Amino acid sequence: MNPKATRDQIIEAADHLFYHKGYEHTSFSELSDAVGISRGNVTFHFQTKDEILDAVIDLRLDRTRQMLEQWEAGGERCEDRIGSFINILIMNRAKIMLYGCPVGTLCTELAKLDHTALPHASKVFSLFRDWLSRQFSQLGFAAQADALAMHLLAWSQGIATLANAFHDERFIRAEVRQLHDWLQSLAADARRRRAARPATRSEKPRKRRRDTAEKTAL
Amino acid sequence: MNPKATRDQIIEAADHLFYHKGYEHTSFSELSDAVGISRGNVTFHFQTKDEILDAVIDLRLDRTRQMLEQWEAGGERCEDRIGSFINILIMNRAKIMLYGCPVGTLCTELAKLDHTALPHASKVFSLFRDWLSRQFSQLGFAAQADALAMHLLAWSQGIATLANAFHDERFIRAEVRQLHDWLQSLAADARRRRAARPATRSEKPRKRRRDTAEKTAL
DNA sequence: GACAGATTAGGACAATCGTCCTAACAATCA
DNA sequence: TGATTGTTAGGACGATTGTCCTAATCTGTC
Repeated sequence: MNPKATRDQIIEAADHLFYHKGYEHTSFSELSDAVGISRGNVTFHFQTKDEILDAVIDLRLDRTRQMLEQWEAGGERCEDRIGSFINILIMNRAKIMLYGCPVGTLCTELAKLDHTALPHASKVFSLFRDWLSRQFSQLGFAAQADALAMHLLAWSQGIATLANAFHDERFIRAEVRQLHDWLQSLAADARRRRAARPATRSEKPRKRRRDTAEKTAL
Repeated sequence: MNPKATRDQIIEAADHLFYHKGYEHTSFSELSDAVGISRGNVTFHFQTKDEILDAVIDLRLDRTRQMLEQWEAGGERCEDRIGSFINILIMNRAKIMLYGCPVGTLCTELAKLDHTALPHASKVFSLFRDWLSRQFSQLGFAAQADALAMHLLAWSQGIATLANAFHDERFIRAEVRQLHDWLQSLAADARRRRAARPATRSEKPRKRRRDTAEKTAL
């Protein structure tokens, strides 16, 4: 068998198993069984379990980057691109109800294990965070872009956690509808702002007082 | 030693360890070490690990009920009572950053283990859900009370998950501020509604069109 | 004080864990 | 062909797991 293929198969199987059963609860035996190779073969490609974890996180980082690039290329308006992010809750709803969010649940587990790979795993969050932040910035909320990105991330995480605990699909759909409404009201506010004062960026903002757009945003 | 005391001490230690290290990653040895008794003594009080888990969940259910009763007695207005719920994010921020939310992380772990105790564990969520639902109902949002309760629960869960992944306290504070703002705007809307049409419950609602209060709410 | 039952300590148990080691196999190049 | 290197299989290992078992100790009652 192609050596590269074996290694990749191990990472692929680990990605699945870590998501479905958790990192610690996944053993070398299960891993080798899933791929259909011997236990010793796994330890040939990866000396320790931590190395597998690192490889899985790298795989997820790559795939996330690719997905974000596709969204970047696909959506015309940035509210549509943000909408793509929201829609993964619908697309992955079946798995979310069974296993939660792959990113969030892994970080949660690693935090409890006091594992050194937690910063590595949370980089997947950071990818979404930075990407979303850029979208909100382009939408016209540069000052609060990061806060909005984190807010949207947190909201999604909460939906995943509760949907997982209650196995409730209707809840996902209801919350996603709210997410889209929230996003649309943000976009509408941005348009209103652009129409009201076109290209006057040197204008001094009112001191310590939020304008309507910011109030809607946060 | 008082037998009841020993049993309670085990449950107490398990409550701590399950929260800090996770259910599966906590062993009988750690448990007995934490209490200062022998391993055999633990298995005398609890034959299996699952029994300890059940006892811990029951403890948490009891404590949650007590806390909710206190909030019920303490807060005059229902927006203040809901505010008490929001404030636990601030009060427990240090532990949340280290270990996440005790309820959410346990449910997440049990879901991955495909453990039969998941419904039992998610009852803690249900306690908050029903209690919050009642508060929102009293506030004047009877029709959307459960959705609002779930929304607030999810929001809090998301905050806990991200705060845990990033170890970010400023994020918690920022989101809690938004939560309070959201709650206050809800309460203000409720007051406005009450003032606008006092005691006209027989009035037909407009068909398929949300009024301002509902729009703010969801 | 003797007895009974509850409680405790600590070892035995098989199973499983992550990791290591060695021998067999496959592929490549001299 | 022979040698070398990379790959695979499978057992050995010490440690740890949850659970079980037994003997000692404590506590309260007659």
